[in-house]
Amino acid sequence: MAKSAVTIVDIARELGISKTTVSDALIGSGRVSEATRQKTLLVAQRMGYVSNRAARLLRRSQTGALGLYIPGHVRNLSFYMEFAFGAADESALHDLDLTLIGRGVGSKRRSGPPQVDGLIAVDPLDGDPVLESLLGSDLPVVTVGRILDETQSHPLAVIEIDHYSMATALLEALRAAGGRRPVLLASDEKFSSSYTVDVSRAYADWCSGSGIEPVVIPLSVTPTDQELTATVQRIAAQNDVDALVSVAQGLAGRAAPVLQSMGRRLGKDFHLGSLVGDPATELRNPLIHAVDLRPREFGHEAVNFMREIISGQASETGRRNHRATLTAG
Amino acid sequence: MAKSAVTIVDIARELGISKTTVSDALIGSGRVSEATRQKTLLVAQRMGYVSNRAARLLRRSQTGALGLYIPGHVRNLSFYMEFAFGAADESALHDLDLTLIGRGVGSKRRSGPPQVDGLIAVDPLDGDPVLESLLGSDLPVVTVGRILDETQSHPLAVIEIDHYSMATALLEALRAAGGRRPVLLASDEKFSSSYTVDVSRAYADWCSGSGIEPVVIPLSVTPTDQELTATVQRIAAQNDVDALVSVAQGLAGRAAPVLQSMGRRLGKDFHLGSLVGDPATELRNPLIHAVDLRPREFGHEAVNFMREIISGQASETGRRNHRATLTAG
DNA sequence: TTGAAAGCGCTACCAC
DNA sequence: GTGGTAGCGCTTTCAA
Repeated sequence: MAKSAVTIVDIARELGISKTTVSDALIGSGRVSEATRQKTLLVAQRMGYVSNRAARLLRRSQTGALGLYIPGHVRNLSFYMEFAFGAADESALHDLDLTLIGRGVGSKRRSGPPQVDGLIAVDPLDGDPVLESLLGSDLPVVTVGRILDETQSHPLAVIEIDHYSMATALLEALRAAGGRRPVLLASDEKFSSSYTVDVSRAYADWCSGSGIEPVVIPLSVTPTDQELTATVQRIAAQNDVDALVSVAQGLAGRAAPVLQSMGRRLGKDFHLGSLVGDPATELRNPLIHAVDLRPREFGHEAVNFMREIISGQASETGRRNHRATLTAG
Repeated sequence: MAKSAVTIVDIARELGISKTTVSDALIGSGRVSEATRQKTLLVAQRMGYVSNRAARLLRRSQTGALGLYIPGHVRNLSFYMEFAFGAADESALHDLDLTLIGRGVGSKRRSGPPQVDGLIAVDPLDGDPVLESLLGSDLPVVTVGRILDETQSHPLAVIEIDHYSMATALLEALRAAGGRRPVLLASDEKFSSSYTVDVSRAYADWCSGSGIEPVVIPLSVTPTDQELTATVQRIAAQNDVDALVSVAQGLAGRAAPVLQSMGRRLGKDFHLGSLVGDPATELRNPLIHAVDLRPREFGHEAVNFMREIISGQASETGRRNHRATLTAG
């Protein structure tokens, strides 16, 4: 608890100057002479001075924290975890705290919106009560992916990946490898975000552009092995199907052994694509074409976008893109 | 940006009383009459009052936030994600923020330890620089799992699962199902926590108590499919082996199709156990015996333990257990 | 049972 | 180029 008891007043006394000057020297406002500035910094360091965050924030009326909201249903997908810690790291780098917002926020006991300077909401889903309660505050918000609800009135900034292009590129890569008849393993209706909309559209457009009949198979984002196996077997049983593209993270990787046990040779007569490459099972598997969303960097960028919004450098309703990559496959 | 501009002064003016009284009423110090207290609470709520965290901190040297640290190498295991959000929910319930601590904390730019009232460190690993820097502050710390380093001098509270008993129970369950010769799929040395130590010991003891030769195969916690497949095939090729117990989350689930492709019939002539049941692939698979760590509830309990420590109800060096369960298998 | 006032450490706004 | 002073919103004495 013992905060470093040394304050700017102590430094001022030590140097025989005023605390105002010390403050200016420390901040680097350029008001003080370089000589006193250096002297002050030296003494500050020697005395082990650490700026009291609470006091600074109280003065500046900021909280020094960003809020991160991740919807519940998808939390065991590592993308979100990676994103979260990317965001935490970048926040820490800029002396911001990153506050995890659980579903408790919408509840009764909570005394109001979380104490943050801005909110980052990942994969915002229409009708999510926590999200709505968050949007009710007048904090700046960056959503990672778009909110689909047109009637949404809160000003929002959006950072997203061009999933349409990535999905198209993935389908092209699969075709180049020999996969001419890909089936889309889509998410079920419970998880309908701008991401799923974009990749579905990309798939539909690509199919129609290629004169191919689209086949979309819905599946839970976190299916049991039984569900997944049954679905994959059903798909692969169709003789003309020679490729499978998964919308949800990790399902291509889990489908691989199922297909192999059916005698399919991956990379030869059957091709797998993952639109959200799982780090361990898909991105590092040369037999799977996967999109690397670079979630950690994504987290960095979301935080920096928010920082720019807070500081007024970026618009509260700005749009920004994050670049994903395609593994060699 | 517009913080809820309403302060205790506003409330005081509204009610025609002093801000001291408002403060006392809100805090519930028992100094004011119940009548004014109720009135004050009502008005505060109506005006949308939210206590300013910075001001409170400046005055009381408390932050109203807890810090959560999760080491980097294991973050794509859903256990940690579930734990984190369990902690976030429980924190929110008690009007605390939960701050994610990234590796940025140990870095130079950061102006000191994170602004929290206490730290929860999950699976603390010896020699982790971030952890060390965290322990350097004199905040109360709850570790989830023990720190193995004996020389650690910082007073620590520990909450953990009795992994020894759970592992033993799992081995017994496998034996009851017919698995008499289990191999332990252990983590490699990079991930050596009290958890891995405990389950290794349980395995060794169980084997020696059963007159069975222990076989421990090290593997990365997040192996590629190739690594996992090769390892599992090598293990299963030994004719006397009829069971596999995985130390890392999800590996039993991923091993299942490998074994099936080798002709093993799960639950009949081969048995799988997971010491950290993965929600989607293992806990819901009746062919796999799995330990459910109940990570969400674990997060709740860690937070509540910390709350008790902060409030002085629990010792700073206390020990506490969290109950895990075994799936039917 | 309530109020007045001090002051946490800092930065912004004045003066000099 | 530097210093004095006010005050951010809150809790905590000390008085009434």
